[in-house]
Formats: sequence, structure tokens, C-alpha cells
Amino acid sequence: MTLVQLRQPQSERADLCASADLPPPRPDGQDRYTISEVSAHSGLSVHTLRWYERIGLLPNVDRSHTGQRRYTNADLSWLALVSKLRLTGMAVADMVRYAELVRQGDHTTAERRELLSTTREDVLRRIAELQSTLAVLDFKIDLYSDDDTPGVSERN
Amino acid sequence: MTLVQLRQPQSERADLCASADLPPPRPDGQDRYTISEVSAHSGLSVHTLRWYERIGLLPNVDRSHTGQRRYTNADLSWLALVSKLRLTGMAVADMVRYAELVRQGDHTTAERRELLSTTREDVLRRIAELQSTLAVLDFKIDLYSDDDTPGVSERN
DNA sequence: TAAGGAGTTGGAGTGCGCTCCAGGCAAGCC
DNA sequence: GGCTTGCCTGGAGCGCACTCCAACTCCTTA
Repeated sequence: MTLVQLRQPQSERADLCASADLPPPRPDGQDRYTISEVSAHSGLSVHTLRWYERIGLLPNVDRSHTGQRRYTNADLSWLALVSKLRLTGMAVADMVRYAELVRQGDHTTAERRELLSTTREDVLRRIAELQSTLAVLDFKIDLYSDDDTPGVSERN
Repeated sequence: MTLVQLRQPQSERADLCASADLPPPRPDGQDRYTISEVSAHSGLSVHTLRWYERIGLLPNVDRSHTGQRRYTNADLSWLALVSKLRLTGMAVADMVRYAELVRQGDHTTAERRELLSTTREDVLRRIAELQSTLAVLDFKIDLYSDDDTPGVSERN
């Protein structure tokens, strides 16, 4: 299992509850996180954060007077969504497209909903695939577990 | 959804039933399929088939007297397993490892079972991830569906 | 005998998603 | 003043899983 393996956030499995983002560590108004803070919080490397910005997946990040990035709570929750969607296997390019739609404003909501619905279908399909694979795995594992006579094992 | 997107087999979703391979088109003994037949059957490109062989994922394929590949039913079902496992995101390298273990014979069954069990855990984890993402998607889609007032849409 | 189609090989190329590097700047501490 | 730490940039590099190419052989059908 190597594909789609993102670094896990520090807080282990803290995000099991689906649509509830982590409570932001700081109240709105004082939310000016450095890149390393965001890296620690999101589980994305600083490289990846800068790269996401470059490709338009997380645009318009604020800067300090010396030019350093200062992320907001909104940035954080956007990143949370992005991370979720990445886990589904959604292509980064598609998420960039979604981000563009959001930037373009209200008249794109239909297209956005469609994009999400398509993704939803994909997710359902992948769940079904995984479950069917699970059955195969269980079958094979059973073979190895309750049959230790030689000969059977070569067939796998 | 672009990652882990393999070409689908011709026979659409014929493999919904978990551990039952497609019945081999020919009885054992007359199973000497050409590479293009196997490509059509498995949904893998001929390039991929040869590449799998090179890296040790499908070794020792029979040859005709002129040196062309002739695949057996056993090869076909091995490929079916490989395709399933690929869908889980299992790395090709790990499958090569598994293939090596099979070749090494009976004394490796414990390690094989362990490999499969690890994969199984991964699959369970991914299903959980996907289901939690599904909840997020449903939440977002709902937002777009039953709320068309401007303003809400920028927040996503 | 000639053409066409399917197969062979080693090696190069591709697309994706990062990941790293070199060189530089600004702020804080001794 | 010098050192460290953290951040900045553009661009190069990497690992994976294919994907394609050129040049060739072999078989079949016309």
C-alpha cells in the first residue's frame, strides 16, 4: 500500500468524525499561522504547501510584512477538505479546477455540485471494489490459515 | 479520480462476485493464450503484461516454438489477483515480493499470510477513509443542492 | 514472393505528485 | 558582529507505474 499515502497528521486519527473539522487552534482574527504550523497541523509538508499554492490549489495566501506566508483558519479548513479529497484518489488537477470554480463565484455552483457528485460516484465505486477485494483477501488468508499441508500454497 | 485507474476489462463489471474468477475461456490443457488475448481478457495492456514479466510479477511465461508468449489459465487467474490487489493501492513492488514468496515454496506461507493480512488492514483503513470522505461529500453536495442563495457558495 | 499483421527486444519517454536543492533574506540571541 | 533558525524562490530531481519507440522476426494469406 504505497499509493496515495500522505503523511498522517500529528493528531492520530483525530478526524474520524466525518464533516467536523478540527477546531481551529486560534480564534478568527488571530489566525495567522506560519507555514510550519500549518504543516504540523495538516500533515502536509512545507514543500507541498508551497507547491499547492503555486499550482493554484491554495491561492492568495496572506503574507507578513517580510513576505512570509500567514495562513488563516479558512486556509486550514480548505486544506482539510483537500486532504480528504486526495485520499479518495481525486486528481490534484480536478481539485484545482474546483478551487477555480469557487474563486469564480456563485454562478459556478452547479458545476461544482456536479464535480462533487462525480467524485462521490467514484468513491462509491472504489468502496465496492475494495470490499470485493477484501473478500478475495479473506479467502486467501483463510487458505493459508487452516490448511498447512504442502502443495496448496503454490497455487496462489 | 485519476490515480489507480486501470483499464477496465472488456466484460463490464463481470467480476462483482468476489472470489470467483471468470471461468477460463478454454479448458486446462488447451490454455495457450497469446499476449493480445490476455490483454483483452485482463484489461492490462500488452506493454504492461511484458513489463510485469520483466519485473518478476508474472515470471516464467511459456513460449511457443518461435518465442512468442503463451499464457496459461493459471497465468490468467494470477493476473486477476494482481489486478484486484492493484485496485487496493498495493504497490507493485509488494506484489513482486509476494510472487517471489510463492515461487520459493511452502516454507514461506507464514510470510505470505502476513503480507496479505497487512494488505487487508490497509484495505479496511481505506474503506473507512472513503466512507468518512463520503460523508463530507454528501454534506457539501447538500449545501449546494438545497441552498441557492448567494454567499454560501464561496465558503467551500 | 510480397505484403500485412502480430509478436519480439532493450531502452527511452511520460505524467503525476511530490521532494529537494542552492542561494538568499530577516529576525532573535550571545 | 556572528551564529542560528525559519522562511523565501525558481528550478531540478525523484519514484512509481506504466507507455511508447525502433528495429527486428515470424507466420499467414493472396
